[in-house]
Amino acid sequence: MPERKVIPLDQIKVACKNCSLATLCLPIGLTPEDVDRLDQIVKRGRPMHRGDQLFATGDPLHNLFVVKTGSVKTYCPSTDGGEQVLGFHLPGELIGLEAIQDGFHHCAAKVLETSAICEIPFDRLEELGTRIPSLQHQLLRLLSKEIGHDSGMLLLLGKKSAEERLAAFLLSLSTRYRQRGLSPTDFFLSMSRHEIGNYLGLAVETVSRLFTRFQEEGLLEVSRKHVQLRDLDGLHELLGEHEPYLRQAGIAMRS
Amino acid sequence: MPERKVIPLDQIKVACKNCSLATLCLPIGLTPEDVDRLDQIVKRGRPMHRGDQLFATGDPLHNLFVVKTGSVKTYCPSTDGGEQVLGFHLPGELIGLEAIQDGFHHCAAKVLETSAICEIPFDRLEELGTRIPSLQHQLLRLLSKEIGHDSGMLLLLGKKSAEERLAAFLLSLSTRYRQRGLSPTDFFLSMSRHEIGNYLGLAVETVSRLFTRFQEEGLLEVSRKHVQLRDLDGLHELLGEHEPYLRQAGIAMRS
DNA sequence: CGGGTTGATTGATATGGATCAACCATGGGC
DNA sequence: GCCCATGGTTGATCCATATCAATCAACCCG
Repeated sequence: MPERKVIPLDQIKVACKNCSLATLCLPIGLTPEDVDRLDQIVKRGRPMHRGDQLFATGDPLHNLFVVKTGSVKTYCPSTDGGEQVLGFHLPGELIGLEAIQDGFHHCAAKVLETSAICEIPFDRLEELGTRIPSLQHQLLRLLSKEIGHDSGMLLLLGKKSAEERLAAFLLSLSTRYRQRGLSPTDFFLSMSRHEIGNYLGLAVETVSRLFTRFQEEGLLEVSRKHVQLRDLDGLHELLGEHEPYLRQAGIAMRS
Repeated sequence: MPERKVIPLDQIKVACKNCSLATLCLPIGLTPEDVDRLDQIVKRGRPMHRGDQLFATGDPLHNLFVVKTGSVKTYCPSTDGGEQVLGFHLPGELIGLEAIQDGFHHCAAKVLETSAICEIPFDRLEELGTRIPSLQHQLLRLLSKEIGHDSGMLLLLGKKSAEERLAAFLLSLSTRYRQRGLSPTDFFLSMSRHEIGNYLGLAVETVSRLFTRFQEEGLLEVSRKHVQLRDLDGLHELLGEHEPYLRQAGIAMRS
């Protein structure tokens, strides 16, 4: 059983050019000089704790955020006090893109566990983009990826059963952990059952029952937040055997 | 009862600078000179008919598409022959943005009725964007808007009842028709009940029953494809009284 | 015009997952 | 180390919506 990660302080302030996330984040495809220029506008590694808010609905867009360590959820609060969880974000993922359309955030973002977050002033990023075409291109790609991901979620919520949704969710986490050099089969969930259910359009109780059922079927072992996937192929088969779109959209393999 | 629109031929080939959609489409915020430059790369007004495909899943990204007249649906085909409808696109809306992430289309697009479609070679658009910052900005905004719209759909599919979904759908059409100078209360649906149900994650029969129920309640009158909304406020109330996110995300008011 | 195909409506029944209700485990605070 | 708060699990019941089945209306084509 892996220890829960303790964030080494000396990794928090690392520059983009030395950051292990460079291949997942904005710097992809940039020359070292361009990464240096990006580095100068990035505000790095503010450490935050469970429940801290990155931004709220209606806030003006100042910064985009990148998870450096830890995890973040985005959600849209509803008038009745409820909310819809829109996504869970792992290291290297860019948050706040929905605000570009009109300069205001349309959802909120909260830190799920102790996390380090980079902030990028959007106006400076955009201005830098006009001078570095490959940065602009990368930004467009990241927005587009988000659209593809959302489309996969629409398919999931529109057409898939509870069991398919949970399987897709777990496989998505698995793939994203693998990409980050972490175990794709053994990890801790930083979000509650309630948040998982909310994200997947299911009741908490359904999520809980599915976890126990998956365990009985030998697909995984679960103990509170600790999950060990025992049969990745079996989980994949639950998704209607190679649903091509979910793969491409990155639900099962957020690429 | 309005006549079904017949497309006047002389409007098909109109340049961006004279196009009635300029305020909804890419040219927003561009100087007249920049619109001229954009004009030079746009391939205009290819007329297409119901069922014609703009692109299929897996096609390489060559062009982005803009609906000039008519309407288009995007959807992702599923292995089992089924599909998930991702969106219905009215004049001025840009299609194909999900393909920017890796240069391949992850969904397919089909024309719903006789339509005129503009095509924009993406590589030339992007290259033009590096020289016209306001064009680049507008492109980012359009991508971001798509993300916001998708988030609204996730809320709709994740949390809302069948009746709320259909009301939101109708109000979204209403608002978008209004923005285009058409009647927000009297229009033809270019998509079938089956496609509406698919889009909203509902069975055809449920959609049909809801239409009749809404009619009985005096919210609208419907006869096949022809819809007349009689009580916009009543429909809005169905959406849990001013759900702020749905409004901002543009489900009920795609802005 | 008439037969056949497709899409829409309506009714009867089935069911997946929500909801309601206990109960249990964990962990944090005093 | 105990107590309470919170989150998770499990069971019983209910309901919204799917599914199955039949009929109906429109439209196309010969």
